[in-house]
Amino acid sequence: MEYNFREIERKWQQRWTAEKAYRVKTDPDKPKFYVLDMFPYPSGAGLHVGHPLGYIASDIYSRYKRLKGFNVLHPMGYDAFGLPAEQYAIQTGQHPAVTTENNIARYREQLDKIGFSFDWDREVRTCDPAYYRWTQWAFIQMFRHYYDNATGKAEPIEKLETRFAERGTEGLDAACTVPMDFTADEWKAMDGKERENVLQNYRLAFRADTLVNWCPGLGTVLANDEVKDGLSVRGGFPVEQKRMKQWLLRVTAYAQRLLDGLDKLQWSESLKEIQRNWIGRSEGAQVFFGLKGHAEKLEIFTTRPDTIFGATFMVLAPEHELVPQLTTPEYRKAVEAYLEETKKRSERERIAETKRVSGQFTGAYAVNPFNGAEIPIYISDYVLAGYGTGAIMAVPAHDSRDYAFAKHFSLPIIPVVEGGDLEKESYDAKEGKLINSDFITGLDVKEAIRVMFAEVEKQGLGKKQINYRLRDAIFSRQRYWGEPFPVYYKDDIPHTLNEDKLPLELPDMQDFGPTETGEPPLARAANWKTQEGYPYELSTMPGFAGSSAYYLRYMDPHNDRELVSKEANAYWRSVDLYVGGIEHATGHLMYSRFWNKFLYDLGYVCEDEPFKKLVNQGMIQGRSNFVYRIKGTDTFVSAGLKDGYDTQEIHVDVNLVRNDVLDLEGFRKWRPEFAGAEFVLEDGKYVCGWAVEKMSKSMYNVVNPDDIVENYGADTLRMYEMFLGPLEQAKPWDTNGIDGVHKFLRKVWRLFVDKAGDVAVTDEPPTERELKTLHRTIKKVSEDIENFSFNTSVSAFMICVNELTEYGTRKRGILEPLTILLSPFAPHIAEELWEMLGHRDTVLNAAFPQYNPEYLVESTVEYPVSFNGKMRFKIALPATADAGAAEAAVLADPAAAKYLDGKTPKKVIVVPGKIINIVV
RNA sequence: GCCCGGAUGGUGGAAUAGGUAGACACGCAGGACUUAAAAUCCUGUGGGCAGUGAUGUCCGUACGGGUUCGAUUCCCGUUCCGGGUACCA
Repeated sequence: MEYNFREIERKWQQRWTAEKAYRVKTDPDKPKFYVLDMFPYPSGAGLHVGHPLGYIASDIYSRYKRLKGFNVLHPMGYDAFGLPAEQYAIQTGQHPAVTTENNIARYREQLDKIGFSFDWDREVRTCDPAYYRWTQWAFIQMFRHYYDNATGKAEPIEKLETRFAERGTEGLDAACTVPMDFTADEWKAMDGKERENVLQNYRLAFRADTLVNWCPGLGTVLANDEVKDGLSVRGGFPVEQKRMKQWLLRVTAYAQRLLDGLDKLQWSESLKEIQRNWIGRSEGAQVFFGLKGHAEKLEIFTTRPDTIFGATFMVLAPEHELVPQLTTPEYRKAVEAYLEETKKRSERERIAETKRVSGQFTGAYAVNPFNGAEIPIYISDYVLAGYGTGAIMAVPAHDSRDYAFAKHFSLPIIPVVEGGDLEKESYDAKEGKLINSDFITGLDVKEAIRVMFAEVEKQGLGKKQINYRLRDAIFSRQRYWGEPFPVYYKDDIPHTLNEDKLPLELPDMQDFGPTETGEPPLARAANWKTQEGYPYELSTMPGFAGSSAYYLRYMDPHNDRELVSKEANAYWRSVDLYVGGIEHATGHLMYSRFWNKFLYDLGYVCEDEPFKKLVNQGMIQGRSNFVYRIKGTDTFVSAGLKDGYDTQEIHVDVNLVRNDVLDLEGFRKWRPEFAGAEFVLEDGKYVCGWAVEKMSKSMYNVVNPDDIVENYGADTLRMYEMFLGPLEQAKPWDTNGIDGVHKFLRKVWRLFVDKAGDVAVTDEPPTERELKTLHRTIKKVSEDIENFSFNTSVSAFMICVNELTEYGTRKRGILEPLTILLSPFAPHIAEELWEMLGHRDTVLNAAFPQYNPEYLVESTVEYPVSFNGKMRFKIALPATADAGAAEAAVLADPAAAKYLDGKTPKKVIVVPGKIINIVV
């Protein structure tokens, strides 16, 4: 009986499905553990071998935790709404509902072959009305709440209305779009529309007329994380800044909490750093500068108030509201020309030309509040309207951008901090002593900053202020394939639907493409209005809406009264382990945390952070293969000989190549143009060249997991993906070497089955040597799983099986625990072997074996080395031995005694289980 | 530009509270079995030099320094590679 992985895997997959072996229920008697994968976007291309990497790792961990006695929630679903699904649908001319359904079916088929322990009864799909009613519900809650900085949480909007009626905005500290100031009487005098406009300024889901990322290629606006280098992340279309009225989520209200929360999370430092940078907290001072000949003041933001004596000019963003007012008649023409020029430059050009210095003097002067100096006011597009106040004091001596500007316009450069060489460049470092700075001269920079913060407030020139780079999330998309907003308009005032009207279902439209007028596709939907005839919102929600709370829905997926019941949420709480790609750092992982914190404020969830521990699996890159055609011929030359010819490098399908050796017949059949190919071989083989590239169809380097499963089995695929290297590291997929893992599983099989094909397990008691091998493996494997070091645990298995094979071990006492140990990695073969051992229950019901430290004792001193009066011994110690016990063991060891030669050691340095230094 | 990682045989990678560098696997070479091939198994495999040989010896963890009895590991500097971010004041 050979290791027939096809039959074994089919058998157990069917049995797990039939028995619903991985179904999980809340169980107060067991500790819970929630393991989550980032659910996939069901694209048309299907899964390649890179996709399951994280799923395999989380599946191993889930199975391990189950064996350790935890009640493990390990669900899976589909992120099925959004741009890529819609783009794919438009390209193929099919309805997105149809393509999505097909793609999901294909994904499911592929996933099932790999033997995951998902509880499929909990599957969610973001495009399912029963699911997205809770996305709409959350939106309504955000619409009905505002963020009160005084209480530090979201509060009902009614509370704000009551406050306005009683006191107006007096004493209000709430997150808002623009600061407002009105009295109770003024509020009472407002009509419904005016009041709503005020409330929109505070609601957590709100409409605003702001600069947005408009992508003409996709016909929609995009959030900041969906744009990179001026291009859309999806599709790579140019994106421009445009003023439009859009729905937004007031994510910035939570900026500080999103930042603080990171400290509690077990995420990689690099991921936390990305989020910290994205939030971009900067502590500085708001300072008002006087304006020569004007009553108004000019408000600026600076993180370096200590350098205020070195400010030699001011710069305003071209869009700054004071520009028209400040510009003097003689400069009006030049200023208008500059404004015209900057308007024409696209966002992309502006980014590409960041080194180019441009700007225009306005003719106006500001007055430095500390020394009365009159300094010229410029406009320039290196100052952004959207950050701080859109105006800066320029200190060319200590800011590189100001420096470049000053050099270009020959403006004075006054050093106020010692250090650096101002002939060459500015001195930006926050260290050194202040000079030329009146009362702060001689202070250290850090001290000077502190003094100036205090001084600015004392003199009433401004106050300390914290700015964030984080922007509110643009939440509407002018597309079809997304959640409809539960919003209708009455006299142009937005109203949310009553919760009992949810879900508001997406109308089934055959013509779902972009409209010619630029309106969203829903504009074409018949009867897209309430029963009373009020029109619904035409935009739909963005891709991240559906993925922001899916982890909560898995806790209680069939509840039609709540997103998640209090009981289910109190039991499962939050995700203990989240595995997924780092590309979601500034998107999904930010929005989910925001969404969760909001629901936490409202008391719907009991944890304020959704994902306790997060592991980023590295991307699997493609490994392409090449053949070398001699130019102008049909002859292909092997890689080792190609230097002797003038050749052309051609990508060849990696599935025609094994261990870099080309399947010649397969190649001839691959494409008609190669049917007559001739080959120049080396050592009778055609060796291909290779390179690491992105995995893509055009490089012919896509490896489909189905093919691997077909040829080697799911267990081999699972173990090989883990063996490939550290989980978090990016690495190329390389099928070379998969034989080694497959060979390992066959060796495991042969421990149970003899040459004649019979199960040959004995009940003989194991020897000490066999037990040592087993317990060492148990220790190594369990520690490695806890540390996510799956590649080294696979190695540990290989060493173990090599040793057992050498001993000829077929003993139940060894093989039984080994089977359990192996089951998280290779569950199918483990189940089969478990059954062979005579167990009728599944290996799942077993307990993970514990190692016994007694069997980890090494037998003798391995080697003594003597130098300079010190000796080193590797000695035999239980892993649990403390320093005292280890020292005693050394002194008692006859070999050590021999080398000590009767002398008393001065000092014994002991590392239990490891190395001992003896200083004689 | 700034921030964060990383660099170990022909290849993927082990080993870092400093202590036998190269586990495990691939590949390669040789051998066994076989009419043959595949599969399987065994042996060898960082490099140089010396030796018939067991073996000995020197050099080796990107490069240059430093600390230490001892450095892949710690410190300083340099080069290259990967990722994030970018007129954010």
